[in-house]
Amino acid sequence: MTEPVLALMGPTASGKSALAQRLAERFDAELISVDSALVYRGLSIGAAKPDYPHHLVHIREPDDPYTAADFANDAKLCIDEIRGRGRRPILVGGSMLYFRALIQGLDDIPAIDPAIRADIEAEAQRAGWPALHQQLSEIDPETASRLHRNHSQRICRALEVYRGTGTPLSEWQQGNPAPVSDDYECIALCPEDRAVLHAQIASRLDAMFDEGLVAEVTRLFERKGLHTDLPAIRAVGYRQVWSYLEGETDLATCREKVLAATRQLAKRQLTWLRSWPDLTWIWMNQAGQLVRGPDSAVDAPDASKNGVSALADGIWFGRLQELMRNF
RNA sequence: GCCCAGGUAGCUCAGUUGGUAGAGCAGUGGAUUGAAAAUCCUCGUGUCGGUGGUUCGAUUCCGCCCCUGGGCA
Repeated sequence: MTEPVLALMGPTASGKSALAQRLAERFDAELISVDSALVYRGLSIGAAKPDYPHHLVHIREPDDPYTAADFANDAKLCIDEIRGRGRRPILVGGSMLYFRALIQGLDDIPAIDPAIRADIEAEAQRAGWPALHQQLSEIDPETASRLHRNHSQRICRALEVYRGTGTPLSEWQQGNPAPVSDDYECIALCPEDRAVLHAQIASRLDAMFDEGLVAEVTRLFERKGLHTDLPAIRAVGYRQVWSYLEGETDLATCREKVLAATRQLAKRQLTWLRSWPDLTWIWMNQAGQLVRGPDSAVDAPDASKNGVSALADGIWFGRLQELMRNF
């Protein structure tokens, strides 16, 4: 029987990376990034690339889209390889669909010819998404009833699966998702107070601009073949700075847009986490103390350090070791 | 000091020919099966700058005061 894989989750800027590094050092583990932006080469500053080595970072060119299914496959291979070396895998990141694809599995739907999606998008351009939603309700009423008439991407996906395979999406989804071969111990890290998270997001964004975020995006902007329909260029920070480089906003406005987009990302990540099954929360309260779950306080952190360092260095370890008794 | 234009939601502004007001953005909650840092849905009471007056009733009209721009001195 193998020990569970530790999955460290949390919204952006919650301090996951600092904790992950300490865990890796302390438990002789290797880290696997669960991050839909860090997979792309050229996305470093704006994607908060950690200094410590992670698997599945910078594995694709930005014009070569990566998917949740790619991630699930790659992550499984990584986990096996790491174990083959006699070490422990730890997953760290905030791309919650990637976690879901790996942990809960995906139905075994074949790859769809990208030309089909292009056709559907052209149709939507002419007729509007509500018309395509109507079309979907004729071939797959079950999926259509779950989707709002404006939900472009998911209407598109449902239609392309039907056109590409001849079978409605809802029927594919009645199959058994790919069997899950590992146990996972899921832990979420987050400041208890939203305002604290927002402050962490803001100060990290300042650091990103200081470190040269605009120059980094400029390098992508000047490359041939990249455009705003690519997932890499749609990532938070990259999309807004790209728009600035096109002359659509001034730098101050751009910065505010990145800030807002980052907060919105964190909010969506928290929505996933609130309903995540079997999740252990580790919160930092306003006094900088660590709290497991809603109430139970853990030991006070080292007062000479800020929350993240304290979390990585002392107390948090005691708690995590307990959580990871199986390690 | 004088003249003009403004002061309405956290921000930018609309509006009420007098019956106490609504958009965008921000924020919030939610959804989430190969784009997911994506995409989509929900939620809008705020001394309508202050104060006196006219009025059944003033955020709206009138007076005075304060503040912010701009102009003239």
